[in-house]
Amino acid sequence: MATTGSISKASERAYQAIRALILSGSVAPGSPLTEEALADIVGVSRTPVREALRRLESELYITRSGGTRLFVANWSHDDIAEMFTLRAMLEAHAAARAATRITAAALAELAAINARITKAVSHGSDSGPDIAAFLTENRRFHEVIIDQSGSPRLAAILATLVEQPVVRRTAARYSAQELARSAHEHSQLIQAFNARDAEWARSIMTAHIRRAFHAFSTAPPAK
Amino acid sequence: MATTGSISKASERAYQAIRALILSGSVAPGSPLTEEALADIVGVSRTPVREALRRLESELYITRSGGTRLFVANWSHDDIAEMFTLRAMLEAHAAARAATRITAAALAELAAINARITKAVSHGSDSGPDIAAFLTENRRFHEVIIDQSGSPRLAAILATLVEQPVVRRTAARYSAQELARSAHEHSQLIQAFNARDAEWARSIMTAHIRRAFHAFSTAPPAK
DNA sequence: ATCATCGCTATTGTATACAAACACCCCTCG
DNA sequence: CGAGGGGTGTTTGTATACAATAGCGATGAT
Repeated sequence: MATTGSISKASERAYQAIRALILSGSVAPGSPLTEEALADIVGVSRTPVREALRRLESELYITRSGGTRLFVANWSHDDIAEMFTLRAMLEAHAAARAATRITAAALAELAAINARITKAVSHGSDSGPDIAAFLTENRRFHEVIIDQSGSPRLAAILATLVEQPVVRRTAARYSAQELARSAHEHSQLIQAFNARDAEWARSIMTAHIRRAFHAFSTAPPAK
Repeated sequence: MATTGSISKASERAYQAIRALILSGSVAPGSPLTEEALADIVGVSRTPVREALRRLESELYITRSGGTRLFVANWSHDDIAEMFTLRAMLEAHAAARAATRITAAALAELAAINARITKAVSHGSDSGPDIAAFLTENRRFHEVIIDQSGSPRLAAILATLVEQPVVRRTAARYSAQELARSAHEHSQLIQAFNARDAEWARSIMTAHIRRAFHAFSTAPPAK
């Protein structure tokens, strides 16, 4: 899982660290950020911090006031709703593209992943669904589809739209039935891919993500 | 008082300059880029060049090979087709959102802009349509709509998708009739906004951009 | 008392120096 | 003759020093 290519690099560490600070709520929305303070926290110099900040700014995690001062962005419920809407639109498009391009190997991988998801969410003898496993495999499932869509641009846009903390909060709110339904929707996607039916795949993916949005909306605030 | 904008900033100049080099074809797709050479060309140090390159990389103008070396990305016709498809989807969404949010002032501005567009493309006594004016006003027209959609995230994504060189090439290929049809489509959009009809606006915008794509596709290669 | 103006300070923007990593090439050895 | 290994030079990554600038407060005038 080479999700983070260069984790040893200071600029990448800075990006991850600052992003984590914001998403965890450790720094309140609206509070000012200074490059030097962040550099101290992360333990690197201002140079990699600046690169991380530019990236976070382009992803709307932080905003500039007056052209210079940096502040933690304040994501409203409407902002998150818009992210879900865009994600639904774009990831459904990715699914439609993937339907006509997917390789046999990728199809097999999707099936294998979803088998693991099904296993993770079916309460066996133990204490209940394995949310951690669900999140890992679910993420991989969606990654494979985006990859198979063959559009690096789409992948780049979606990367800024799919926030794992949001996904986690959504999954944590899912009931066992809802988790199972997620797995079922995945299997329907696989059927659509098998049939090479782009519009079928698009519809399933749209529904899949919009349902996630509504589960998220009923979840309590993060903090 | 009057902010000079970020144009005077070295990092912004570097971004514009390098982007222009790539879009104009001055540096061939696939050719390697070194930070120092670019710094010399732009006339700034490597630091702002690096910031510009990070941004250009996130916008897929350049790619990294082996994690470090930089190359000019090679946009195929398929890549551009995909950009048009995504742009159509997202800008149509922007139009739909704008339909229910647009202010009276913005509506009036759209009407004024489109009046100027109509004037620019109607061949009066002079030598023909004023393409430069068309491009300026057309750009502004679309900017107002994206702005009125009230989604900074959508605006940020679209900014990376709407390439003025591509638009210019498209417009240069338009016949006088097609330019007039563009203005007519704009006026239909204004009608949809007046009616606060989101789906009408979405449809018009989709058609507007897809037609532009097909005009672009029949245009000769850039160089 | 309120407002404008001036100057200081905190913070960002840029350049440069240095360190590390990678690629390439040559040389040696099997 | 081919393959592997190290050396070398180029390129990127990071830190630090310095310059510029925006914000903020003090100070004084009206």
